[in-house]
Amino acid sequence: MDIPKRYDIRAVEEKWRNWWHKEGIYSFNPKTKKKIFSLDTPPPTVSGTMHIGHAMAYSQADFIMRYHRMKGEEIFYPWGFDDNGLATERFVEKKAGVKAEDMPREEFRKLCLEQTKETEEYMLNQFLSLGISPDLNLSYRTIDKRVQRMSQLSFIEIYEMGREYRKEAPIIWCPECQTAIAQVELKDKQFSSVFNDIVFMVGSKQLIISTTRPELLPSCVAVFYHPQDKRYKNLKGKKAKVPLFDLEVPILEDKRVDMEKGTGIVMCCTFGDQTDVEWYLEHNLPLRISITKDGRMNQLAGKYQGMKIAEARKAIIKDLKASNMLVAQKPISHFVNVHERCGTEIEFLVSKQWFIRYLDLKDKFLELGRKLKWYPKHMRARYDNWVKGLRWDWCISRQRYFGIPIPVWYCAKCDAEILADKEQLPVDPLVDKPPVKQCPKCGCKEFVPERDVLDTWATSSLTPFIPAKWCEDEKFFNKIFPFSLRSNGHDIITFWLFNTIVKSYLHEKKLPWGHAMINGFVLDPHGDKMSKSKGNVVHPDTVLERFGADALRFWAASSKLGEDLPYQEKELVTGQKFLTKLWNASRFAIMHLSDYKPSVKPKRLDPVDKWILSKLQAIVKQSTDSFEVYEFSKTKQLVEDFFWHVFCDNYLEMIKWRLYSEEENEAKLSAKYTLYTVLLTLLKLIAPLLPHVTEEIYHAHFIKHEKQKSIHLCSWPKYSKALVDTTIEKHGDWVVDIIARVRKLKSMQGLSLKTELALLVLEKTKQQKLSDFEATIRHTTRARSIVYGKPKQLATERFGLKLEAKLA
RNA sequence: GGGCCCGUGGUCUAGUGGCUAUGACGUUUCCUUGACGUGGAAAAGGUCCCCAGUUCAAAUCUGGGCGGGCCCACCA
Repeated sequence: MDIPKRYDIRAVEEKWRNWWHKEGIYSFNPKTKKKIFSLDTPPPTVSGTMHIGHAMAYSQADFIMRYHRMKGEEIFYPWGFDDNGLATERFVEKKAGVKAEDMPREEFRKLCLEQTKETEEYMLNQFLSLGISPDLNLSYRTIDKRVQRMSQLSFIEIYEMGREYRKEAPIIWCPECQTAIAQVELKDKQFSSVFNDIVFMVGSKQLIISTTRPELLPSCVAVFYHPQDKRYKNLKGKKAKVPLFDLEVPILEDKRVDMEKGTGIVMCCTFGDQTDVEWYLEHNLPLRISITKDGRMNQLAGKYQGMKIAEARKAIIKDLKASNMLVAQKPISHFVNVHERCGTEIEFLVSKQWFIRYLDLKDKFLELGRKLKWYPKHMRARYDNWVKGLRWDWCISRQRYFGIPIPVWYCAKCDAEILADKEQLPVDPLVDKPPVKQCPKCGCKEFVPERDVLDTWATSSLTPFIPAKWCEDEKFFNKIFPFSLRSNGHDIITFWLFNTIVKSYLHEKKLPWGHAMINGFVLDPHGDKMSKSKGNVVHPDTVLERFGADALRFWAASSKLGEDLPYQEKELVTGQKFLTKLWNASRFAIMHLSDYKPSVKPKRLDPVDKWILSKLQAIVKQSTDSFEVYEFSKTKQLVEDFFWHVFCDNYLEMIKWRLYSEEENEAKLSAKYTLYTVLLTLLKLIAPLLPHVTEEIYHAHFIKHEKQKSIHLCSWPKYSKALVDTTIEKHGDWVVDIIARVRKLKSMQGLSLKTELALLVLEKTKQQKLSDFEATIRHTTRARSIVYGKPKQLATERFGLKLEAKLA
């Protein structure tokens, strides 16, 4: 076959991507008897586009899957999208220019379904353009009817276990998104603010209290000082009068008070922060909520009612000043909890929410964390750290629109919870009827449907259940579950990975996977985090356009698993150069192999061929071992180095004289046999990382002689101890050294490498060991003759070899 | 404040006790060699963050410090 001189990256990559899916190269065979290797990857959130972090993480997981496919295992590699929840709503609102609360619920849900479908098609193409190898027949969306059913079923089962409860409880509330959010959805943001020293009256005495949130004065329920604070000891049991509002609150002790901060005395409001929540619960304080769900002041705030929080703060400060109750203001800069999706400062409210009770299972979760094999190992510490720090049960209800409905109705009279029948799922309580005609508790015939939807994590924590057909096909489920591997970023260990373990434990009493591989972040070239505000975001589409998928994967393979990877364009350039080199070396080989049949084996191998075959074994062994522990970067480095420096720079040069010889003799056959074997082995070793170029080369020649229709279905190279010969390796290395030093000599003199040598003098003592290599040395260095004696020039370097070269 | 990770030529990186510290990119010089000029050959370039200790021997182990990252806690 004619092989084109240039490798057309974009055309070739697209061709194979389509072919692989059309030919079912990635198809899972449910009837398989082979060992199944399965992967649970994060279904990307439908938020518009793939980002560079995705590109790295999904490539890295794909390396592993392709390796296992070549190992001969049956690959179960599903693909999913997470397309419900807040992130999706935000995306749709922005894209369509609407606000969910301004339109009928059904209409908004319909819009979301349409928009996500469209965006998913676009995003799927982006992901596939990385050359990843999922079986698209195993695709799912978290808003699918069958996933809704599964998620609701999970809800009902956990309810039946007695682990779900609905409770009026302080919850973390985002006034912008108007929903309860979880602890994990918070992040820190630095704000400049003001410490206001406000006067509270205790009898006729003034008590100065510092606060950044004077608008919460109407919510003040107590004042605290530290039990060891002598300044305030005398106030114990007394009452303080809150300025502007006609309130008297108790003065209490608590060791959580920081004596150094402000005046060492703090007001407790329901609720300003998490400590307030804890004090409210522990000291049995009254509840005085003055902020509404949309972030405005309510009737408790009196004349400030209706104002937004920021407005109320200003107005109250103004009034405090006017009445001389504000004695000082100090500007400060502090960190505040904000909702990670919108950056809005969160509030604490009390509202009825559904929870999964799991704080009692912390020890069990820690035990499961120890059972899971983590790659890299130290990532478990993050999980442990998180589990140990858990303080709230899992709030799974969200006051949103586009999500999976909570399958519950409430008795209009006694508020009894009526759960949907399992047979009736999926269900939407707003549309569907409850499974009973009257309340089993009070007989009332009216029901109120639950309006809330499930937290998206309550569903995406089921990702190993979804493609494994949990509660749909028991036989299939038992075949697939638990999965072999979960891959995800270190940033989501604490929720996605953790929540999945929670659900898996609750339903199945075991770990959802055997191994977890944890990938790092993509950073900008200086090692800083990428962010829109810094303007240092790199888009994978542009990278793919310019360098192609294999080059991008080459870059993604250069980071050790779990390590952050700076985006360096030069690494993409290096990748492209590697592809070109691979292409050209293969072209050269194929040119010489066109009439060669691998079934014809030479009777005797040339020592140079033995040398490279022996060295290749170490590469095979180490590459295999590295892939087994998810260290694809090691494999990449080994193969890259061997291919370039051992195979191209030296081996090909050393066998040219045999390949070009007119005579079809044993020596030439030995070269061809070895060239075929070594190149095919290297192609296979690098195929998981560079699937396109290796497939193209495989089809250009090797497919004629190999059985498989794709290189990705070929068997992974096996280490052969019989081929290892350390003596030959040592002698071959001498030869390489001799050639290198002759090259250096010529280079230093500014001569072409094809300049002939009149005479090459090698050490007499090495004569016997080098005799088999003599023809190779002579041809490769272009020496007219070799003699053995006592060389005077080019003294000993690395291998204790001495030589002398005389130019012609 | 707690936990974990990291600190190697200009840049990125390999290297968990032992030969002259690996490779890539960049820089300089030379070579149009029959796979490849998107190439080849060669050269220059390193206090292995700092200090102390263990050891015959430390980039590597221990302690302390400095700097960076991520997660958690705090955030009146």
